[in-house]
Amino acid sequence: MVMNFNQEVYNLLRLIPKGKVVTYSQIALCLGNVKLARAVGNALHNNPNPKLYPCHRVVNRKGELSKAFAFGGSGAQMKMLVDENTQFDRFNRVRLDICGFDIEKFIKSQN
DNA sequence: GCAATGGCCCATA
DNA sequence: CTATGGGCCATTG
Repeated sequence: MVMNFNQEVYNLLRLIPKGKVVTYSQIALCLGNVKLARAVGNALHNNPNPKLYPCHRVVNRKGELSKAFAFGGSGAQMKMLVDENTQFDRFNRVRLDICGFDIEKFIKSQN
């Protein structure tokens, strides 16, 4: 069965450990190149199952949360991350140096 | 097939 | 720091 792009994105989301986050560009790189970042955002927008796929663990390259988080407003994403002990800096940006998950490296180590 | 959409990224000013 | 313009890509209507 050939998986479409969105499904590839969702599969990657399940690899992100609780308390960690990845960026759109990281996912994009895993699927080909950084230019896919926008398509990744679109995939998350169409996330059919937020319970199974932790779309809240995806932030932009600066660690900022999405403005129009689709499920419960922007506050919801922040709450979920806080509940997972995700670390933030004083500007409400995720501490990528602490909570960033090198998913590309992880995948390689799994091979 | 075309046009619009999007939770992006990058360089530049 | 903000603002803008350009680019790229998959999905959707």
